[in-house]
Amino acid sequence: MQKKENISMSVIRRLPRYHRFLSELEKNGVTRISSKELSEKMRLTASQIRQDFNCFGGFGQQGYGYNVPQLRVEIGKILGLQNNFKCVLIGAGNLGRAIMGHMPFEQLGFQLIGAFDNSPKVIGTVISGCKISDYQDIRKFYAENSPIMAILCVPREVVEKISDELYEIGIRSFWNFSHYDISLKHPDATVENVHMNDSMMTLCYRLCTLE
Amino acid sequence: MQKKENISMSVIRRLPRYHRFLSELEKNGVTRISSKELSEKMRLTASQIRQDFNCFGGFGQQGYGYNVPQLRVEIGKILGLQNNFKCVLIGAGNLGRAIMGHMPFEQLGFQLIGAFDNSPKVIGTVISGCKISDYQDIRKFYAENSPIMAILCVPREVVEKISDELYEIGIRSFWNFSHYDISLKHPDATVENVHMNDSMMTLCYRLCTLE
DNA sequence: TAGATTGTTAATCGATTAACAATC
DNA sequence: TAGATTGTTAATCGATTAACAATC
Repeated sequence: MQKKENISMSVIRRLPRYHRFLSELEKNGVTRISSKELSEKMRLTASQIRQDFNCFGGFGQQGYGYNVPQLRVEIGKILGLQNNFKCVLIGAGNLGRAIMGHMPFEQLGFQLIGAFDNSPKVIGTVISGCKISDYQDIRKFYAENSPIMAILCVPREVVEKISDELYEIGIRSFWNFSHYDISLKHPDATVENVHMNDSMMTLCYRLCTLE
Repeated sequence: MQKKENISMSVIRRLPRYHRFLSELEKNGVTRISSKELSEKMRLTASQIRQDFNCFGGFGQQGYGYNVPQLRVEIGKILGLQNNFKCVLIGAGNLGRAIMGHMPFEQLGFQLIGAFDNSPKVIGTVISGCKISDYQDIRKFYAENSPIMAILCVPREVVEKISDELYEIGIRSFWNFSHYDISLKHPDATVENVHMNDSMMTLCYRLCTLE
């Protein structure tokens, strides 16, 4: 029943996947699961699952297993999904629009409060209920609304310039989709990269070694 | 100078990032770098960098360091970037179009040979030089062109059905952008997931723990 | 109670770091 | 040659797995 002080990043990185699997189970009406069953579904060891869940206090019951909805909520709490971090999206091209349309911000602890682009063609249009503003007005917007995170959906060529500007304005957290590391120039920023190119290289390696 | 037989996945997962940094250095005209310099840029230890590079044979020179273009090429070879794996893209919505337009397939060891959708509005249109075909014709296309990988840019609601169909046709590798694990039903498939929701949860956790 | 399954400690395994001899 | 930096072995650290007592 004792909670660990510092949960290691190895464990944290597994939590979203647990959350996803538990949501799936809950949707299918499963209310109870043992570490053994879950380990088979997720291809982990039952030992690891018990170790992981025990990092944040025991939620199981000997002889019974874990309560699915309760466990899902607890993992959500650890991840901070009850938060409502204000964020803005920069770049309303295809990628930006895909994210605006399909990302369930509220379920993930965020709230999208603005989207920006520099093309007169898209400024003023509304995408998935969110109006696209002129990127030139970002400074004023920040002053009035203080978003804490920026989702960068801009091309590699401009991401350096834009992240510098946003950093200068005061934003310290980025969700970055470009093939560039913002932390290179801003080591203290909290950056979560979705490096699709890197992901595709890894896939290429795996296909090669399928012999 | 001896090559390791089995390179561990911990090392492999770092290779794309090395490749990216070396490409950047090369673009800036840097031809030579020591493990120490690179370690400072990448925030790794020099020891780890030397260990990693030595997995696939020594490419450095004592007292000098590493040759940047040569090292980049060697890492590319390990990753198999000289390949030309044929792939198809399913779902020409915003996400699919972003990938068609910006992913440098050839540099990453792939070749996009077809894109498919089921909406009459997009079938027949050309996006970034690639014609969108009717998803109903995928079976015929596979028989004629045998792509080995499918990029799935379809919503969560249909990804299960579509991946089942593609698996049944003969495709065994997937680059998956939906919030679902194809390996659940097809354990032998090679699946590389880009779980954006998971990534955003991790970001949320990190923002929470910034105290 | 007996069976099942957790929580937790101990053992193992693998990955990272440190150290230094080899050598350019 | 002297200085620098690799390649490689040994030491450390952390994460995973195994085992089992606690207990529902």
